[in-house]
Amino acid sequence: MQNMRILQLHCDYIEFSPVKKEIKSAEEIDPKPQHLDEVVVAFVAVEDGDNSEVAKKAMFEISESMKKVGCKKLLLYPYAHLSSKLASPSTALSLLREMEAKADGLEVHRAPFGWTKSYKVQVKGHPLAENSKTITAGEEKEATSEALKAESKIQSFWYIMTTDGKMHDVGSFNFAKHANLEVLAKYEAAKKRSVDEPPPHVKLMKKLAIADYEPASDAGNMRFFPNGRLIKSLIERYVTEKVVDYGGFEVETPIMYDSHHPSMESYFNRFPARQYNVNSEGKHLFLRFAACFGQFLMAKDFQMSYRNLPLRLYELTRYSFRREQSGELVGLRRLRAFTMPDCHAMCKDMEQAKEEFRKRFDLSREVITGLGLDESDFEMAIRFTEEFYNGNKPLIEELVSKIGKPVLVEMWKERFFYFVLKWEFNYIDNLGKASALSTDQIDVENGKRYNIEFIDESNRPQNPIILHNSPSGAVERVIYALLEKAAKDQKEGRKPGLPLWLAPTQVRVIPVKPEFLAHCEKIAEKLTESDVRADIDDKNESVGKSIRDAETEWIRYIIVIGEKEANASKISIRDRKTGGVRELSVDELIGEIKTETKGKPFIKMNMSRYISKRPQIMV
RNA sequence: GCCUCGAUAGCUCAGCCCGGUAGAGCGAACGCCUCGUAAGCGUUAGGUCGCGGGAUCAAAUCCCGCUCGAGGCUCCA
Repeated sequence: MQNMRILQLHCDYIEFSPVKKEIKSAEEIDPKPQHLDEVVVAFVAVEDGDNSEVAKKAMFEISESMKKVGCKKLLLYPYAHLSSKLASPSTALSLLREMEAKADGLEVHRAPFGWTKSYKVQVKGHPLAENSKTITAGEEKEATSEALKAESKIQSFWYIMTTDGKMHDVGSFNFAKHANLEVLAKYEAAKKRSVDEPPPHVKLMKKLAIADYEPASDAGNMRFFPNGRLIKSLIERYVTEKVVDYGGFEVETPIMYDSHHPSMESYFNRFPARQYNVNSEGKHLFLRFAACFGQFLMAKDFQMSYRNLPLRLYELTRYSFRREQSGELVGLRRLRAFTMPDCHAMCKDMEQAKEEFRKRFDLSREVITGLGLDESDFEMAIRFTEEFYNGNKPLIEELVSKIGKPVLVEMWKERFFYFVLKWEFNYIDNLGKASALSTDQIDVENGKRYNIEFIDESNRPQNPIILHNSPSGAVERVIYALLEKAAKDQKEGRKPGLPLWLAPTQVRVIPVKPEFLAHCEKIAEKLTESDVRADIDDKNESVGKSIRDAETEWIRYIIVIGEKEANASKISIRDRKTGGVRELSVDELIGEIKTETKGKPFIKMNMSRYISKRPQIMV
């Protein structure tokens, strides 16, 4: 293993003067003192075995971090003391010279090699001023560095597209009526992402006994309590029903794959990912981060004609895994194990792909609003290559016009990723963080990579164009968005809540005294028979306390049963939405609930009907 | 990977600066009250103060190391 070591300091100034030659092969220079202001100093130790690849990568990393601190002046300072297994002086000097030559766009200085030098620095006091790097070559990192090099070539141009199809410069666009879009634009284009408090949904997910961290697992692998499991099941079922209505065929594929399978190898070389690795019986397996792998490998083995296309394969992956960096994992926003509905459509040509793309755009909008998020809750971003845009303006303009508000545009000069067009809906949370929910892509590369073939009209084998759509985004992230939305309501003085069809308890029945429990039981049973989730507070606390408990659990309907109700057909129903009490019959209440949850799946209550029987999960 | 913060009862936290008997609220168990739309009352149980070391007569408290967690940065095909 070879590791070039670099200590990088952003300095107000540095002064150094060569004192005497330390080694015979020291550079011949004029040993006069030098002074540089506003400079990044990189102390570099070249280790035995470092090569040009390492030098190139080191220079790339240095210039990336210099961009961040906004400094263009660099001093490369040979500094042996960072390593105990130094390269030979001749190698070290030649690599340093290579680094000097590779520093495009930077003003580079280099302290002389092989001299004892005295120096004086004043280091700046900001968080990114000091930083150390170890640059590693070696096989596994090779792929990463290839991809990184390629990625550094991508040039993005950011615009705002208005509903009339006009492109506006991000910098001069008037965001006055589009505050969230401005947040997204800053987030994406300017990479401004600093906040200083935890997002509010973290407390809510615990308080409502939905989910919590599991310390015994890896970070980002959550436990879901009965309430959370119920909510997830409902969302999963809803999304699946919608995709099946659209024409998707549900399949199931393995969660782990051989990294050395040729298709995987080629994919990883281009798109290095952070994945979990599992070694078993000499096989190097990785856990899937999307359903692509399984579905592509499956489609490859289908015998297909153009008459079978578009072919829509759908899987609800529980789970997909991505080994996100630990610091990035927060609550339900980003996880390492997540549930992802993933629907691919194999299309015979670009015309068919575009037609299909439109359908899925409508499907995604329907799903996301059906889940309880309004179009005002998210902002759309659309990304494409310049070439695709020039050839397909009407399609892009149609999507933007459908969404009815301005959209963030990222345009690439040339295609780097496997797709030519991609859009996503981004939820903007209370701290101004953007997270992608629904997304769709037009993939022009993986059909070939995975040898997926169909026979066209002229009896020739072709690779399909593949669309990658998640109509809702990760299910956990949908819950995150719903909770953040509720937190926002709370912050702005409205009562927070979940959509009625997702509420773990839809109706709570409270007896005034224990002697009315039997009557409560009758009502709860009737509600249950009509597919309404109802439970009974049999704890024999004061009515006030029981109502308070129900309110803090965000239960929409509260029925109090006393003397009056026991002898009448109408019952007192407290509706959390209004805070008022109404007199309704049980049938009328059922009717109201059915109307509000129309078109949504139903699952029976996932806890004991009697709350005295329930373990206390979260206080 | 980097930075910061944290770890005390089932949960949320106080105590730590300035060393000297382990605290509160919520929750739980038990009992009383039998109650009409956001907290009725009482009693009891419950703690290797994350782990290891150091200095001290004495450590939850001071010092060092470690582990785990959280938040942020970076990154996020």
